[in-house]
Amino acid sequence: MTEQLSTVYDPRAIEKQADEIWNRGRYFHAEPDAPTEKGAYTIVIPPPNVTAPLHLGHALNNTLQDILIRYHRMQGFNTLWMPGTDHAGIATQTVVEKRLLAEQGKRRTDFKRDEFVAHVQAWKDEYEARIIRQLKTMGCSCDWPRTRFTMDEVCVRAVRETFFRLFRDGLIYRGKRLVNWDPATQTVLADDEVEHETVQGHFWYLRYPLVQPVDINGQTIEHVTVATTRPETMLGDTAVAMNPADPRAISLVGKMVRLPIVGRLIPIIADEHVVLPDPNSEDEKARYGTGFLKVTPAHDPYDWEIGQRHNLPVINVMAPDGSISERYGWEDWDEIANPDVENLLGMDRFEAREAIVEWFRTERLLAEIREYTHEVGHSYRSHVPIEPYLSDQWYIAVKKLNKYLVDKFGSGLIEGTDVPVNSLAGLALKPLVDGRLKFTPERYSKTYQTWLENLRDWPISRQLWWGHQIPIWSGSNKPKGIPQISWQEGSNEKGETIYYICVHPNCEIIERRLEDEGYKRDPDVLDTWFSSALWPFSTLGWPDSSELKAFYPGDVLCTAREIITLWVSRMVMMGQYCIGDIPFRDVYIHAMIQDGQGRKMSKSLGNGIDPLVAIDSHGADAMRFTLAAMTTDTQDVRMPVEPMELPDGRTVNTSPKFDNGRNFCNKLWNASRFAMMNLEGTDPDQFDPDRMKTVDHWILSRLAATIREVTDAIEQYKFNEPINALYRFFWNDFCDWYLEWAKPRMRDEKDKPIAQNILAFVLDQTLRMLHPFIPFITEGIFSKLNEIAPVRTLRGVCEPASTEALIIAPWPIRIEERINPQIEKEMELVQGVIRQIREIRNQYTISPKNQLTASVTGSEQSCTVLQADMDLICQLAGLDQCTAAPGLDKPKNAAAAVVEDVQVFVHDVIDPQAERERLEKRKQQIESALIPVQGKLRNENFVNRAKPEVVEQAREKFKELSEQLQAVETHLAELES
RNA sequence: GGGCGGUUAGCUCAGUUGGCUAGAGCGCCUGCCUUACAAGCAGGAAGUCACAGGUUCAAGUCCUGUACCGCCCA
Repeated sequence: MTEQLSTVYDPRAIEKQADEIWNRGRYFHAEPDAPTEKGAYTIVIPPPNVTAPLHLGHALNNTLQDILIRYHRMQGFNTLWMPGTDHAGIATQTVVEKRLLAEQGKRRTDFKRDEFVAHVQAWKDEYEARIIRQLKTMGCSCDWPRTRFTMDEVCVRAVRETFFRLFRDGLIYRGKRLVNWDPATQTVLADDEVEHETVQGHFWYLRYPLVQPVDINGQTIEHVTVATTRPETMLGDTAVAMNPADPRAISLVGKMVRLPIVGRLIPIIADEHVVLPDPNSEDEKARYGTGFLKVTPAHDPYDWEIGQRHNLPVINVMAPDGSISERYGWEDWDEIANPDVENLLGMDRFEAREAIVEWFRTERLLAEIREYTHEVGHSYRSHVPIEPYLSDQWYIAVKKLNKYLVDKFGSGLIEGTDVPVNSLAGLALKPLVDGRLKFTPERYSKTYQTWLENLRDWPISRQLWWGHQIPIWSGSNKPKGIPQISWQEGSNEKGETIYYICVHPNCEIIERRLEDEGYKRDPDVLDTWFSSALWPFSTLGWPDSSELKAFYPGDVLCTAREIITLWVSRMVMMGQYCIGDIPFRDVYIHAMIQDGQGRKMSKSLGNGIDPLVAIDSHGADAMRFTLAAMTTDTQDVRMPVEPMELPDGRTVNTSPKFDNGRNFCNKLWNASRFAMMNLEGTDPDQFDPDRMKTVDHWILSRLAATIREVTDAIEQYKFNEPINALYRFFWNDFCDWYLEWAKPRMRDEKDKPIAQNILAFVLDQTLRMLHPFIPFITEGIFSKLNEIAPVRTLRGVCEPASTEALIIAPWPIRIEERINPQIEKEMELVQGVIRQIREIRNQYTISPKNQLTASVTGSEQSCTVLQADMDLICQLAGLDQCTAAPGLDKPKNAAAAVVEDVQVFVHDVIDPQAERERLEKRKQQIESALIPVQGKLRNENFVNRAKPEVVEQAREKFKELSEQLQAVETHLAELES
């Protein structure tokens, strides 16, 4: 059967084979009551958006999760990886709207709401299927039958339950506020959905005429000049403010100005928010400012606050689409309507800006225009500038004290902050302060903490059709005798009393009754993050599932840093609020993948890599190997992107970095193939620990050290370290040396059983450690190994349990007692001698087929070691004969080399010229190594103050280098003579 | 404006609490189709650790400052 194995690793075949093994055994599935000594290990997937297929960042994210999951499964935990997807309200609605416009020329409003939602649902079905297929192809060992979607019936129940509780507890309220309004998608955005971008803009200096001129220091003032970056908002100005410390304030505060174009009379008020003008200031606001600030409470958050302080009218002059309109709260419209303003109605805000600036210019009221570079908030979805917009929204009160939380969480402020323990923000912050919640890398805990400390109330309504419709019904009648509801009193835009009623989940009859009585359901939907916040327990069936007991709290959340505030904090908040415990104890933040030039991968740049393409070009294991090997605790990793032609003719983006992974898999494949060619008939009963050779002790020592290193590293969320350790062990120790030395042993009937059993055991243990990183190929090899050498134990050394599949094989146990520094040091000397002989062979271009003769001399101890392992040296250095003994002379015509404390002579190969060059080079190396050591030892302070072992080390080094130098110089001198 | 990263070989990156001649992979050079592997084997060359100070017997590593690149927040 071994002959059937191809000489080159074929990912396709082996991926299929491993998949079959895993599906047959249902190994990904977790039962809540499964017997286990170690308990449960749970990860919930960060649900990918159904907006688009997964990209390479997802591949990294999910590879790391799968490594953790497979490792813990092998460690014997009852392991659950919960899969699913997120409906991604605004993003998905936007892409579907675009598609409908492109394909059918129709807008959202051309459909009925349920028709439109059906279109989004179809999109979701398509992309959810694609995403799940991508994850499966990558090898993610999720419990697939549990797959959830943030809008499926199970998640809906959790959303309704949570909303009801928050509403009942008074933590949800309706408020009129300035919100971050996206005029393109016409929805409100949370603060963290706003991206700040640097924009080249202007300051326009507008003159507002005083109703009556004012005399200041003998000068007659007829205008005040305000500076603004958004002239169009002047239509809604209701005051001009100046700093009370401004010397002109005494004469001007209390006077009125007539607002140009509009004609509205507005007061000059004093407010400390206004920055005093100072042309030499570092502060741009002072440098650019005139000392007069136009105040537009409906269109600027700072102006809103000034308006609140001075009871100014709030005049909204825009429609939700960002055009100028008199119909959305322009309260004095009837009084001031005039043709100049009417011309502006219906204009887009940027069009209106130009028209207004032009009006000021014509009227000679435009004092100046200056260039100004500043940060402007943009929608993270539509990328248009955010408009601060006055609107009624539902909010979650994040810093409000909650009496229901006192019993469980206590009260008072969290030390060093102004965040109450029994507020939602406090629920999220306290576990971090207490050390129950940990970030890796640790620095990200600061991001989390700062955000929570400065958190403002969370606006949760979104003016969308795709999402969880807000479960609130409103009407003007006070609800009477209706069960299963909670209600609040409020008022509408006209100031009439309105009752807001939230209905308990699973009470459709009551919902219908309310509608029959004339109550209207809120058309808006909830912010996507509301349902995502519940993900760690909504997926387990909360509020009424017994599975929570088994799998909540989970263990780790694995995600990217951009989402710490948006999502992580809210999951902790809601987990604490709904269940009373944090959803995970560790948060692992991994790097963001960029292209070779350090740019984000994106569709528009065309520099993205589709994981399925990487799998087509290099194989799933190769992709995973490379991704894990790149994962250190830095915040970005670069992945050069290059087009490549696949066998099927497609030219696609992939990365040459995946070659590393593929090459390793190929090496693993071939080494295993070779091993298995020699493992037929392996009999564990014939293993005798007393007949192990030096190389056996050595490889077991290296294996034991690798088990320790890999296990410790994974426990600390390190991914490149275990990969590197395994790479070094497998390639540089096992393949380069152990396998080579094993070849002749396989022809020795007595020695063969020892070598076979060690070979089988080491391969078995290595496959187990590699499995979390490269699951397909290791599973495939493991199943072949099971056929050829079903029992791979070393009686009296280590006897791991056999299993039908690698995915459930026990993780290698630590065999610390096999770690043998003495043997490792001896083998380093042996390898050093071999390398030196090979170098000489290379230098003299002696064919590998030519057998050479050599001799070695040096310390008694080293010669004993080398003489004992002389067959190893002869085999891999291509010698027919070699002796090691102290006091040997260098034969005539021999090339010489130094290794540690021995000299190696390769007989009858001398070429004086080449030999001189080689020895000169060596001499220089030794001398340059000697300089720092000599410098240290000559320094009294070093000898006196450094740790004794460090000084001792330096002395030994000095001795060895001096002796080497002397030897080399002697050989050089002999060449001259 | 506040905060957090980064700058080490041609490229992508490691480098633990300061302590052997600063490492790996890719690329490069030389020689090999050696019956596991040319996606391989053997060997080699290649670094002013961004810059300037400081602490220390000793700094890629700790401190201060500067420059450039990037991210987050306001």
